[in-house]
Amino acid sequence: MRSLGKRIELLRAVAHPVRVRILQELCKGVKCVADFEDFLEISQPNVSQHLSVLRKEGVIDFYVDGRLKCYFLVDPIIPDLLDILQREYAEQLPAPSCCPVTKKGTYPGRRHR
Amino acid sequence: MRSLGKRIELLRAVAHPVRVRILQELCKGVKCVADFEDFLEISQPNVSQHLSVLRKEGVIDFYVDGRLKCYFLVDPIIPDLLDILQREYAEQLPAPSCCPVTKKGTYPGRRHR
DNA sequence: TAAGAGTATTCATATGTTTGCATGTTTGTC
DNA sequence: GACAAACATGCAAACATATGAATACTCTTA
Repeated sequence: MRSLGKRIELLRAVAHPVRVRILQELCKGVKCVADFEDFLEISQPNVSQHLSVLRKEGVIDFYVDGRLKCYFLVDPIIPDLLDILQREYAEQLPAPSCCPVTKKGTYPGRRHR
Repeated sequence: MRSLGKRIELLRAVAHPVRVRILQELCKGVKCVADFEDFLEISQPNVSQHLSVLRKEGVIDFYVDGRLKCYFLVDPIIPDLLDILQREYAEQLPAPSCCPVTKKGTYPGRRHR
């Protein structure tokens, strides 16, 4: 499997609004470049550049049919990642227990600030 | 809940090796700044800067005890995210079904390239 | 109140990212 | 073979991020 370092690089590649949109669409099925141009309001070269970023990271790959390139998902982490991005979460985690301990000492659970 | 855009910003904040390490430690419990210095091989100001990035994104918060600041996790998405980063995955997703369709046309399932 | 521990901020610099624009490549059609 | 469609690449400008170094802040203790 990928190392943690590689996974973090993948995270950086995904963490862009346009690329998340691209991946959301690819979760539904195969798409060619012109298909992306329809719903992303950016230029064709820009679409290509974002696809290139995802390709280099091994997130997506493509078939060739004539002059079309048909992109599809390759990395199985992507559906899980997109799922998390859209999942409902509680506002906050429960506060830490009343007397947390670190190397430097023991602390009251109260919020001072 | 957070908007998708905010979630993507959060993703960018998390997608750094040092900050992932910080969050992994915070999953185990409360830590003060000097605790991080011990296992991250970077300077104290640099630790503070990374903590600052996570704070501004609402990922973490802190208690104050005297001159110590005791950091803890706030955003419930973090444990799930870290879990995914370390989960085992198959090498690749199954190839797309034999005749995918896009707006521009229908394609053979064969790989040309 | 002076000193020191623990942490944050500011600044300068180096490096990386994003985008638009122009151009290049490949494939299919006439 | 000329031309057009579909897509990629190269380059430069604008902008963002990462890091080290210096400094400032805040709280505690003597």
